[in-house]
Amino acid sequence: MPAKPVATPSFRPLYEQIRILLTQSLVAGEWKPGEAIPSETDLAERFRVSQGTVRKAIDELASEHILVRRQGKGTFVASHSEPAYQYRFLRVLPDSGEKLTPQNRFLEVKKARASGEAAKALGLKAGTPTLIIKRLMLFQSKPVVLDEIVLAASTCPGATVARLESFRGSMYSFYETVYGLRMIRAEERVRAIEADTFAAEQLAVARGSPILCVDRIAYTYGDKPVEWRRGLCVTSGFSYTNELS
Amino acid sequence: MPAKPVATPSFRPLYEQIRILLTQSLVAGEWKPGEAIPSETDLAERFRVSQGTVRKAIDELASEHILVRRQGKGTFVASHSEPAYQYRFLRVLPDSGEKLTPQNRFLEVKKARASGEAAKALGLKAGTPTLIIKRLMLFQSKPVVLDEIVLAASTCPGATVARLESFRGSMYSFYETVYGLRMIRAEERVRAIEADTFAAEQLAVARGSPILCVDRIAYTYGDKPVEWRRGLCVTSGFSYTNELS
DNA sequence: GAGTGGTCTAGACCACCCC
DNA sequence: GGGTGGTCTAGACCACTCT
Repeated sequence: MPAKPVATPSFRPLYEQIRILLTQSLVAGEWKPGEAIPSETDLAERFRVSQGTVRKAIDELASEHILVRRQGKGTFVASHSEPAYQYRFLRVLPDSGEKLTPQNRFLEVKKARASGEAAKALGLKAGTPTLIIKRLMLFQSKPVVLDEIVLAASTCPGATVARLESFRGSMYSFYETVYGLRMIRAEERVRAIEADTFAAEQLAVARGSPILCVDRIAYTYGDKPVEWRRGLCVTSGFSYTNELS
Repeated sequence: MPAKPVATPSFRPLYEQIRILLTQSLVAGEWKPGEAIPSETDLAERFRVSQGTVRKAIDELASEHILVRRQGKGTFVASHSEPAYQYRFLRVLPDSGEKLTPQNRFLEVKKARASGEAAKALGLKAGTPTLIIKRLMLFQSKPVVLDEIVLAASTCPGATVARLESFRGSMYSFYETVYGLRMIRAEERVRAIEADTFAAEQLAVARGSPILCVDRIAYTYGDKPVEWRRGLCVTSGFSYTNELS
């Protein structure tokens, strides 16, 4: 049965509409990270369109790493908890090219009132309760990145050093597993600065040494900013890597 | 007429084969940057496959920014010379968010024998003749990036300061226009370093100031490395920006 | 073998661009 | 109006995974 594009005010292709419906189901938690979504034929039937149209919608979501296709098995909700995607947003890597997985050491978790850059980036009113997490990331016991992570306190209630420390995996895996909050994309700005006393101490470099300052805003569904972080990063033996295309 | 996938030893989808054929035509210069390639129906006829299969092959090349689709007009070979793509690989941008186009000031163009990092990155034997270009990139007359660019001398014969200076546009636009050499993608590694005397002078900062060191390898068709460059970059008012997804 | 995603086709029609 | 890319369908068959 040929489904006509219904009520298209300024023309939205059908597959776009399907993509939006799928996204809504994801936001609503109908399918959770790691789970399979219904088969293409099932979805085609549900939305009363052809399988090819569902396919195109899924193609788009897969290209954004929101869904993952696995031939012969099904289509799954992407997850930061899967080993291959664990540190998908981490751009700081050893120059050697080795695939090392970093260790995390949490220094501090505290509450504070929103202010400054973080609040602005997250669209929070000044004074909103926030959570600030300070963390050291190590590769083979060498400290490489000193992170300050800021979120609205309401986003992640009950986070403590102990809980974070006992969790194995990335922050995004943590948010996902504990709060059902999935990060879709992020923006970064990198600058060169001098290490201050605290950073120098933590990163085991001389005070005043040149280090990278990596500011990041991470977004969940609907381009909603959720996490701001500033990473201070040593670049001897490590560098910030990027693919341009 | 249904075309069967011919002689597929370890199964290559038809559209992959078409993609390879299209790429070969691009490498051979059958269609030049900025030009239109034949219509989908023409190509379908030429390769004796359906239009949908050609379409999928073109989709892939378009997603890699090798081709550009324009509805109602045709499909075109992407070009670094087009305004929108002029500085596609430039990640250093003003914090203000303004869309400024940089000016180039060429300091030196010299010949040298391949050695060190550049030679290794480009896969050149030590001693191969190379060209080294030193350039300052300015935004609104403020010096921001000091580049050292290395290529095999055979790649770009006859390049001089005068010729580069008189050319309006990016290096990649230059290679493309003058030598028919199109850059497809690049890899970058960013580190924080202290400005040496020369860099400090050129970038108008104090000697020893923290600056970014951005190493890049740029590739043409077939992942062939063609250009190595090191950009030393001031990050006051500017930063290296990146999208993660 | 049953179920899933992946490929390919053929044909219809739509949106956009330019003459 | 004629050409181009863009959408959508319906159906056939292939490749992969698991049972």
